[in-house]
Amino acid sequence: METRRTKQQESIREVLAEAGRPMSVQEVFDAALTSVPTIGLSTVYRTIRRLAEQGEIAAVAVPGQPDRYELADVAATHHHHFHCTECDRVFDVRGCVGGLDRMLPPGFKLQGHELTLSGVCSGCAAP
Amino acid sequence: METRRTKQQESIREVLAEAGRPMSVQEVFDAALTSVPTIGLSTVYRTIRRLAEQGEIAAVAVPGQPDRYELADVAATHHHHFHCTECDRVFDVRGCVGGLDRMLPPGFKLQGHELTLSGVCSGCAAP
DNA sequence: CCGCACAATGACAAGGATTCTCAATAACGG
DNA sequence: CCGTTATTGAGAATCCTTGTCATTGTGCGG
Repeated sequence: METRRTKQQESIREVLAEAGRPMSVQEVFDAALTSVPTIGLSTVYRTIRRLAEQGEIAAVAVPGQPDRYELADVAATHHHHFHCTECDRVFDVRGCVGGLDRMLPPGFKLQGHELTLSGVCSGCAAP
Repeated sequence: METRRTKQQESIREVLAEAGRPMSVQEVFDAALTSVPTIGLSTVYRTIRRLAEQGEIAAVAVPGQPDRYELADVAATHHHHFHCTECDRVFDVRGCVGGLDRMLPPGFKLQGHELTLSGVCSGCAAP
């Protein structure tokens, strides 16, 4: 026995899968409550941490705010993020930039990159 | 009277200016202690927050870690960051990428962007 | 289908980071 | 040099996250 399947964990993955955007632990917790009303915040933290360690989900950082998380298969489909400074939500944006290696000083090894655009989302821009 | 100049605040700016890379509050605090041994952690938090609000310094986020800060004039000279996964330090890298607007869905307004490369720095790569 | 071993949960305590509170200090115009 | 009051430093308070532990429930073996 190594890993047991529970409704809580399923719920958390479902939430992340359906959201389609990086969510904070609190957001996941709130959403998970609707399908598993007894779920505890600890469980959400625990599960998200484990998923992150196992590489199933990826963390997205925004200054001054707790990290957000999104499914790794989404993360694997290379993309980046847009942080709306109005509603504070984070969106995924497709596409990528190249030639990043050229920016590095000699001796540095590039393993990955994270690009976060910021501005106002369509919802907030056109009320 | 609106703003008074104190050794504490000077010290904090000095630290940030001399570091040349984004520093955490704790790092700034430790460094400031050498020039102002009586400085309090509260003061560092307060000052950094104020500087950030005034736009004099910019916050840099790294997943799972407290924010780092760097002088805005450095930030203004457009550049990005490199996070070493070995020593956890963050470095500035010059250069930038263009054509970011093309990545946005219609209706989104781009105001800024933050690119964080990750990998191993020259120090950690060649021991 | 039943029962057991133990992974997983949930409630709460504990820890770390950041902000708040407030009396004491010190900058600076008069 | 004085008084006003912005700023400080120490500690309490708060928020976010992780740890603890008795209880629950999954999944295998019988």
